[in-house]
Amino acid sequence: MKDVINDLKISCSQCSLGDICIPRGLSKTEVKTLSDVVKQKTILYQNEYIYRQGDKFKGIFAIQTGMAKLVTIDPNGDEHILSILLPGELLGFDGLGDTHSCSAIALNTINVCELPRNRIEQACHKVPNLTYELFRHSSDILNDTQTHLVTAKLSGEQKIAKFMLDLSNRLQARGFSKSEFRLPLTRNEIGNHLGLAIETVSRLLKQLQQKKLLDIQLREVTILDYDGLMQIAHKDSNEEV
Amino acid sequence: MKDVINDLKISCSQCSLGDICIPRGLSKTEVKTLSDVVKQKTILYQNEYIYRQGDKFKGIFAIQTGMAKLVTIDPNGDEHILSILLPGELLGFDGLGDTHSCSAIALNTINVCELPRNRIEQACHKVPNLTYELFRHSSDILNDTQTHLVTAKLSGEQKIAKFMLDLSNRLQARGFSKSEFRLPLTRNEIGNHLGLAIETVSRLLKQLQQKKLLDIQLREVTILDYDGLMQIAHKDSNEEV
DNA sequence: CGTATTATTGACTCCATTCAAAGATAGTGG
DNA sequence: CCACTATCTTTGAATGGAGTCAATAATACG
Repeated sequence: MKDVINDLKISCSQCSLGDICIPRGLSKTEVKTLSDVVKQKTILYQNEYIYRQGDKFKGIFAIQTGMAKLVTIDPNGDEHILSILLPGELLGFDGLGDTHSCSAIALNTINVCELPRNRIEQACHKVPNLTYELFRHSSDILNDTQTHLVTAKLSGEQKIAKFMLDLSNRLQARGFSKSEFRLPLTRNEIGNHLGLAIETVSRLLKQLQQKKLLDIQLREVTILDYDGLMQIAHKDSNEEV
Repeated sequence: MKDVINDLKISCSQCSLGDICIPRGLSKTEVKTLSDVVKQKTILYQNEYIYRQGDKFKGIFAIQTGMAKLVTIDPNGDEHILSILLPGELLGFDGLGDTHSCSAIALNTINVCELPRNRIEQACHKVPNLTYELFRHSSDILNDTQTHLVTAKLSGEQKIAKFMLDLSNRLQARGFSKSEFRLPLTRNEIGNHLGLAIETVSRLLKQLQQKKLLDIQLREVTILDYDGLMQIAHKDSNEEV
């Protein structure tokens, strides 16, 4: 039975996330070489850790199915959700310094692929372009984090609108519906991620719903008006309507 | 004359920032090899650009003397100061994806060293550890950005206190006084960086001054009470005094 | 010396938080 | 299958921190 499961595992070559995930930018031959080094598909259930803050660098991971969150605990002991990870997205770069500066936690049942620490050098040697691609991914993550930093200055309504549009876009890029999806987070987690109180999140969602920009029943989101949401997300506070 | 100036340029081997800058983690031999590849000391004056948002990736730079800021312009056309760079700090990783996602601008007269794009591969080949060290630097920068994200949720007073302590610590690590330094930013820039209105910055600085935690005359800062500042920076808003 | 930039201060407003309570949902065991 | 509980969400009212507007003051610069 175990063999059957192993056989069912999808190698990088067969994976549909090729143009997003680690294989991005690599030739077919290179991806095949990569497949032998990448540890395929570890299954993890909700609230299980991919790695923990303080762990020695474990390696670079990729979400294959499901979603995860990156969480850091500050010196006060407060948790902060730094990012949400969708299929094809890489994580682990926070640990390259030596130890992981945040924890990666499954938001639902997920499959993760792993490029373990002790095989990275070997992999980069066998696939020279991989080094460059890893730098690119690392740079992309840095840029996303900087974008989040800019978002942190916006009004609550803008934060929520941007968050929803961002999720929608990223889901679409992965072949999911861009207009209907299930939020992987509680109101509390959304608030934590965006720097808002849970009550504010609830009120703002209601407000967007009343404006007919989106519909949300518990965690089921339907985007109704992209232009409307983008207008809110990008409206300059100094600019009159 | 030009030769004299060239001779005065400090190679990585001689530079005092060795344990902070690119040479960090490399052996003496490796640093020597590196010196031949790194372009030494370009001088730039206040408000001059090291690279611009939108530029094709130019390379990895290091501040040798002076300070710089990383600035991005959002879709609304608003500027955001993402970080302040001190001597020995690296920049340019935001461009590894392909084009630079932000601009790097001199805050005063600076000297920058450059590892140009087209020499990085060669350098990493000659000095294999360099690849790993660049990943580490990239990871450090990511972690700093994530820390800034956490800071963005704090109160104004906490932001200012953290900002001052952070500057103080980083200056000390580079051999400068940790208690007295000249702010490289206007109140406006501080506010922009921390997500506060200029008036709020002014008021909060006055407040910290009245509490005798620091003294500030225009741009000249004297830290008076580290413990006091740390207490403010780390005080949990849910925790009673 | 005069102008432009930068910084301070006060008064007022408003967005988001906090506190408090009730309502809805999902999961558990009898 | 229903009752029970824990968790999550919504809603209201009151408060407060930071923003905005407006004016003055201080500093730097040519």
